Amino acid sequence: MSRELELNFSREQVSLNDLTSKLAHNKITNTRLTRNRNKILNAIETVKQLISSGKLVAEGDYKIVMKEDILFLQNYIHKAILNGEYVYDVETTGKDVFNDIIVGICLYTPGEIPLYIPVNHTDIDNVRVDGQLDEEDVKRILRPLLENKDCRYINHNQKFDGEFTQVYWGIRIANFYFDTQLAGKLLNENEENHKLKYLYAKYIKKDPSKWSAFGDLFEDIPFNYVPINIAGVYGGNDGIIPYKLYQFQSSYLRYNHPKDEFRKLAKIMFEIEMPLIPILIDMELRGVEIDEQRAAELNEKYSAELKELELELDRFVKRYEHDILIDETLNRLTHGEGKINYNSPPQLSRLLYKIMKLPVVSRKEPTGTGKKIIEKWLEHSRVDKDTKNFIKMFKQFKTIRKLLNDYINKLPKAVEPKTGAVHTQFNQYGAVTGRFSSSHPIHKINLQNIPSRNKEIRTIFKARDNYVLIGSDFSQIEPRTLASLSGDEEMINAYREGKDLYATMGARVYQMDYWDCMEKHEDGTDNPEGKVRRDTMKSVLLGIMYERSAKAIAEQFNKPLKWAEDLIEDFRRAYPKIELHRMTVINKAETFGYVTTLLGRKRRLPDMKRSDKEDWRYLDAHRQCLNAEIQGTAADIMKLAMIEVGNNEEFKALGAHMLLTVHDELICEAPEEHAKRVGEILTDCMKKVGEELLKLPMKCDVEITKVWYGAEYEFETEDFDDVA
DNA sequence: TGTGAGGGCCAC
DNA sequence: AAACGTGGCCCTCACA
Repeated sequence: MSRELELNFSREQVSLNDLTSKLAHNKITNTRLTRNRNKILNAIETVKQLISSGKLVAEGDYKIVMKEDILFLQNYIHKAILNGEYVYDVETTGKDVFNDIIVGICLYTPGEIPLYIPVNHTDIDNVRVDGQLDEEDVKRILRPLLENKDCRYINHNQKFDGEFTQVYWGIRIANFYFDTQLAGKLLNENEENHKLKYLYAKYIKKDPSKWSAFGDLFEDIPFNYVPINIAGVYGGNDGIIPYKLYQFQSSYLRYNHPKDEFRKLAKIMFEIEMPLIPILIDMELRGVEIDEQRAAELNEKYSAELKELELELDRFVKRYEHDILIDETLNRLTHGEGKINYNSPPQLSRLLYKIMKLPVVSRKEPTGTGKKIIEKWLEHSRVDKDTKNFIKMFKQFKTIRKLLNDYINKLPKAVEPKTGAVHTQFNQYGAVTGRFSSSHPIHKINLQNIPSRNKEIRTIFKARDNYVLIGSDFSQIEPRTLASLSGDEEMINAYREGKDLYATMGARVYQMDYWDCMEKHEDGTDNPEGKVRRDTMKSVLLGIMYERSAKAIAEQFNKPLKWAEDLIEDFRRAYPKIELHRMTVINKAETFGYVTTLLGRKRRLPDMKRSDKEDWRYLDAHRQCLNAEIQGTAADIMKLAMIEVGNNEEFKALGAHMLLTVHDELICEAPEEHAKRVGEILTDCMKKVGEELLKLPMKCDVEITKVWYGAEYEFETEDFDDVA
C-alpha cells in the first residue's frame, strides 16, 4: 500500500566520513565560518567545564556503545524485548526531519544500564569520528524492538523520534505507549513549560530552580559536534529521565486510580492522545502539495495591486511631506526621507494621529491603527471624504500585504524538495483546552490559519496527481456541544428535527415565526430582515460561549447597549438550561479550581477560587470556564474521530490519507476513483463519534475537490466511460 | 547580529 | 487596566 513515503535522500552522494554536505542545510553547521566554528567550540568548552566542575552530572551509570560493543547491544535489545518496555530517544543535528540527521540514540530498559549509541558524531570539520557503530547495524539491531507491538515505548515528545525513525530508517514504531510530554499537559496544562528537564527537576528532583542548568545546553549546537564522551553523559540522562518521569506520571494516569478524575484522564491519555501519535506522524510526513503556478499567478495579481495601492497612498501622503520631515519621530524613523513605511505601526500612528490629526476613537488604543479603529474612522463625521478614501486604500493595502507575505509568497518557499509538499506540525496539546495547534520550527507554517474569507488563497493547495481532496467538517459542533452538555430540550430538539438552530432561537427570543428568522422565506426568496435576526442569534450564542459582553455585541450590530442587554436577557429566559449550565460550570470551577470536558479532560483555572470577583484574574478565568468546556469537548470529539478514521481498514485500503485538521474540519486525500466512498467513510466516522458522545444528531458537510475550496469535483459518468 | 515586545491579523 | 475564547506568525523597532 502507499502508506510508506517515497523520499529521495540521495545519501550515497555523501561520503560517510565527511558529513559536510548533509549538514550544509543549516547555516550554523557551516563550520567554515569562524563565527559558527567559535560558537560551537565555545559551547563545547562550556559543557566540558560544567562536567569537570561537577555541575553537570549523569543521573547514574551509563554506557557508550561503540563498534566493539555490537554483541552487547544485541543482547541488550533482547533484554529490552523481554522486559517489554523501553525508552528510546534520537539525538539529531536539528529539528528538520527531512534535512537533519540522526547523530545518536539513547536507549534504556528498566534494570539495565542506560545506553548512548553514537552513530554520526563528527569533529568540527564534519569528519565522522572513528569507532562508532555503523548506522545500518544500529538500525538492524534496533528494528525488532521498535517494531514489536508488545514492547511499550516511553519517551518525551515521541512524535519527533517517531518521525526521524520513520524517515531515516523506514521503521514505524509499533507501540507508542506513554509520552511524558502529553502526560505532563494532561496532568497540568498550566505548567511553566513542558520540557523534559523542567518536569524532571520539578517533580522528581523537587527543585525546579535547577532545571535550566541542565536544560538547553545544546539547543543551537548540532549534536554531531558534541564529543562522544560528553554526549554520553547527556544521552545516559535522556534514557533514565523520561522513565522516572513516566513512573511518576503513571501513578496518576492509571485506570485503577482511586479517584474518578484520574481514571478519566488515563482514558484520555491511552485512548485518545497516545493512539493519535502515529496518525499525526503520517499526516505531518505526508504534507500537502501546492500549485506553485497558481501561487505565482496570485503573486502577480496581488503584487500589482499592492504596488498600485502604495503609489496611491504615497500620492495622498505627499501633501503632508513637510510636516513629516519636521516631525522628529517620523524624520528619524524614515531616515530623513519622509517615505512612510505602511507596514510600520509606529510610523503610521504618528502620521495618522499627529500629522493628519485623525481623532482618537478608542480609549483603549489611543495610537492604534488596526481594523476596528479604521472602521470607526470610516464612519466618523469629523473625517473628510479624501481622508476616508485614503484610509480605505490603507486598509486594502494591509489586507493584500498580509495575503502576499504570509501566504502567497511564503507557501512556495516552504515546499520540501524531498517530498514536494508543504509540511506542518500538529501540536497535539497545542491549546490549553486540548485543541491542536499548527506550526513549523523551520518554515513557520501554520496550516490552521489559511485564509478562507478570501476564496483564492486556499486554492493554492491541491491534491496530488490522480488524487482528490476530501474535506469534511462538523457542522456547528460547538453549539451542538453546548446543547448536549446543558440538556436544553429546545436546542436539542432543533437539532433532532434538523431545524436551523439560530432561526429556532430567533423565533423564541423575538417571539416570532420560525420563517421570520431565516435567511430565506419558505418559498425560497430572500429575507433580509430574517437574516439580521438569525445573524443576531448566532452572535448572541457565540457570545455566550465566549462570555462576550453586551457592549461588544451591541457594537457589532451598531445598536445601543440596552438592546444587547435585553437580547441576552431574553435569550437566558428562553433557554434557562443553558444559563443554568453556565452557572453550574462556574460554580464547579469556583469550588474545585477547574472545569472538565465531557470526557474529563481538565482545564485548571485556579484563579476561579479567588474571593475577589472583581479581580481581573478572576474575570479572566471566568470567561474561560464555559468556553474551555465546550471547545475542549469539541476537540476531544475531533481527536476521537481522527483515530476512528485513521484506524478504518477500508479507508486505508482505498489509499486515503488524512492531511489536515482545522479544529472542526478534517481534510483528506484519496485516489479519484475512491473519492465518493472515502467521503462516506469520513463523515460516517465523524458522525458516529460525535453522536456517541453528544447523544444528538451530528451533521457533516463534505466537499470533494481538486484544490482546496475549489469547484466541486466532477465525477466522470459511466456514459462518459463508455464513450471513452 | 540576535532577540523580545508591541501592534496587528489570519483561522476556528 | 480590561471588558471575546483558543492559537501562530509577520513586521518594525529598541535594546543588548
